[in-house]
Amino acid sequence: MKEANRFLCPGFSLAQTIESGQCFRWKKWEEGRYTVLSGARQVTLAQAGDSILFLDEVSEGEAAYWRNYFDWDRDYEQIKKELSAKDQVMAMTIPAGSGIHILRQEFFETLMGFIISQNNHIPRIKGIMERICQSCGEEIGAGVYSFPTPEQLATVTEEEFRWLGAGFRARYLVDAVGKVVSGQIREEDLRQMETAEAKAALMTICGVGEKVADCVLLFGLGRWEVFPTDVWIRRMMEQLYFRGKEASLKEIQKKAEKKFGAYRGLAQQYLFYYGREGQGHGGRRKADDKDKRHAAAGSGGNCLPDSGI
DNA sequence: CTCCAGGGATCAG
DNA sequence: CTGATCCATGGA
Repeated sequence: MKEANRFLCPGFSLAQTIESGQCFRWKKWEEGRYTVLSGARQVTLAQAGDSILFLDEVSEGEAAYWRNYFDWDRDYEQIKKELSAKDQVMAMTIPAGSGIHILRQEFFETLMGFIISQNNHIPRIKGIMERICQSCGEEIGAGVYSFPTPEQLATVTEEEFRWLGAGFRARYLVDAVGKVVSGQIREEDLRQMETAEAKAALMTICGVGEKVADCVLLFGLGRWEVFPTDVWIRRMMEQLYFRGKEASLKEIQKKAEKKFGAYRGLAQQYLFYYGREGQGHGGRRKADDKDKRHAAAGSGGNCLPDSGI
C-alpha cells in the first residue's frame, strides 16, 4: 500500500467524537465531513460507513499522528462490552454515543481550551480559540493558523486576551501561560505524576478547578480514570444513580469510580452525550429544579497575579 | 430584550 | 465545608 489515506474504523463515529465537546478547533462542511485542527496540523476527513477517508494528501507521519489523535487503535468494542456488562445504566446510555472516542489532544491547547470553556458556549469557545490562533499562531494554510506555543503567547496581556473575547477568563489564560512558560507547569512532569498529583498541580493555575483539570487530564493527558463533573453530568448521575436526589461531588465521583473503574472518563462521555441527545440542548431541567451552584474550595492557592517565578 | 452557558474565585454564614 | 454572587460576552 502506498498512501495511507483510508482507515477502517468499525464502530467509530467522526461526527459523535468531534461534536461531543472534547475539542474546539474544527469545522463541519457537511454531513460526515470535517476539518480538524490540532497544534500546527490540520486534516480534512470524511466518514463513509466504517471507513474514514483523508481528503487531502497526507504523509504517513501525518496519518499516524491523526490515527493516534483519534485513538483508532484502541478496542472500544471490548470496553463498551465490559461497561455494559457491569452496569445496566451503561448498557442503556452507551448506544446513543456508541461511536465516541476519547481524543488524544495536545496538552497546552487543551488546557487553554478548557479554561475558556468555563461558563461558556461551544460556538463562542471556538471563536475565541480561533482568534487566539489568528493573532498569535502561524499560518499553516490559507487562512488557517496553528495554535500558538506557550512562548508565542508569553507576551500576551490580559487586556489582549480580553480583546480576543475571552472575557473574565483572560486573567486565567495569562496565569496558565505564565505557569507553563516559567516551567512551573510542565507537561513532561505531569505525565510522570500520579493522576491525583497531576490534578493538584493543574489546579494551582488560577481558573482551573476540578472540572477543567479533569478535562485536561482526560483529553490532553490520556488519563481515563477521571470523571469530569459538570452540571449535565451531575444531573445525569443524580437521575440515573441517586434516584433523582441531590448528591455531592464526592458522592458522584465515588459512584463513578465504583461503577466505571478505570474507564470513567469514557463513561462520562457516554453519559454526557446521552443526556444531551435525550434532553436537548435547550437546558431542560426538572420543573422545579432550582439552580444549584457548588463551590469547590480550592485548598491550593490564591489567585493573585503572580509576581515572578 | 433577557437569559444563559460542559465553572471558578471570592465572600458570607 | 456548603451556599450565594459575580464574572464578560455573544448566541439563542
